[in-house]
Amino acid sequence: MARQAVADKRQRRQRGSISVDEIINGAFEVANEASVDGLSMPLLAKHLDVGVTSIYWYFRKKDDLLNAMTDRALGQYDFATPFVEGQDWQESLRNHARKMRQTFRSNPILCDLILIRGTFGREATQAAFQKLEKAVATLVEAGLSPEDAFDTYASISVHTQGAAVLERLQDRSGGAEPYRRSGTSVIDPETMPLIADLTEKGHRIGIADDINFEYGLNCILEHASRLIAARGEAG
Amino acid sequence: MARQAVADKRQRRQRGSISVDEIINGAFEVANEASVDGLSMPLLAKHLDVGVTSIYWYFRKKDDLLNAMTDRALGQYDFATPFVEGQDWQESLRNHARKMRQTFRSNPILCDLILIRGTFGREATQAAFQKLEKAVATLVEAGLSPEDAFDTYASISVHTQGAAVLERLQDRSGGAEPYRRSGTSVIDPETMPLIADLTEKGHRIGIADDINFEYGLNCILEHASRLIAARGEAG
DNA sequence: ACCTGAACACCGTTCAAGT
DNA sequence: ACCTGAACACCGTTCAAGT
Repeated sequence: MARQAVADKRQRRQRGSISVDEIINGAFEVANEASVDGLSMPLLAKHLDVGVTSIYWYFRKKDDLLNAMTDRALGQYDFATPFVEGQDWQESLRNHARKMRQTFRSNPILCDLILIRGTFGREATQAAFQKLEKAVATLVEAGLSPEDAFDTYASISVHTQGAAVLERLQDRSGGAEPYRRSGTSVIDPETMPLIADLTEKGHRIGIADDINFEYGLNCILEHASRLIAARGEAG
Repeated sequence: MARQAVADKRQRRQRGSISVDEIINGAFEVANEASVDGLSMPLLAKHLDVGVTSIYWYFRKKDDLLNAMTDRALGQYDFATPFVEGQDWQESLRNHARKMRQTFRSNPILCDLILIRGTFGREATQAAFQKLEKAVATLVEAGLSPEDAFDTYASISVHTQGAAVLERLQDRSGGAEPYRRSGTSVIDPETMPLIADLTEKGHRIGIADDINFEYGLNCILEHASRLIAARGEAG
């Protein structure tokens, strides 16, 4: 009697029927459905209709696969966020920062791979340097010293990344579990008159949101424009 | 013949010999050695000299245990970072922000539990509200409107948290693997004259460090002081 | 009421094969 | 050269006990 139980076993794949690109593509597909954390080798293998161990011929460790994904993600990110010069340096920088944030927001996987998993150890992309050079040039032309220009761009960059990361982490855990303390949260108007009023108006504490992002961005840009003004007076 | 193989088996613990506090203490000890990610139930059980499943009597899920740890971490954090009023509101806020950052830096577990794992879903602590109230009061007294005072403090809070998280994520992956591209990192002085010069002087791009933290903090405080000045003129 | 091992379904990774 | 299942050591969690 033939065993039907074996019927659903996958057929053996041909030699060369798996490619690095195919694996990475599949990995992004799985990550899109299950998030980067949910991406596992068995899950990916099932998605690709491949033996789990076959993946290990192309990527010796899962970490190698994630590195390859991160490289591709960085490419996407760089492509999506060029630095566009304009007549108004403030608006150029502002739009640039907004675009960066928006890219991370609309694509959490980029955020997880690039920011949270951390490209920090490795060198910055060539594309990142080009953006930096362009932005610094714009600021220098506007009247900043190269050093101040660099610090300004670095500050915008970190501000944007920080906002993106915090927001992503909020989403991650916020979606999972509301978890409210019973009553403890109530603000006593007697002892805390100021914030009792403000929180009723909808203000939120310690939350990275649009308002907060724009506010910080404004502060940085304003600081830069003051530096320019001060230089103009001195020169 | 008695079996010696069984000799190293743990003795059964007495009833009531395990307590919630003991478990949480042990969990922090393990986390201190192996990081929060490295904290596993079997590892914790071994550390406590307890059967793995015993822990599940006190915490139905690992997540519950992590929540308990986070609560304690929040207590520590709140205790370590009170808002101290002073005659100079700028220095008060600056010191407050520095203290918050320093607390996270010197205690990565706090960072992992509070910021990265995310207390975001739940309500803010009572202590957090008290700090907020005090800070807002200080700023209002300095001449800000309650709304501006709130935005300023929120901005400082998010700036500090963002800096702490990014720095922590840097450390996490940076320590694991240096990973440098061969040559690709070199900046061509021909096409990128500005940053070629600056990076040689030790500037670093996209890195959350002391300089960047202080710079952003300055921008926020400067913005606040301008708001105060503008109000003073108008009033 | 509290503590426990066996057992299950998952995971990353290695090894010794198969073709 | 490429694909594979069996196997190992880990993990979180459940269950049916033991005391």
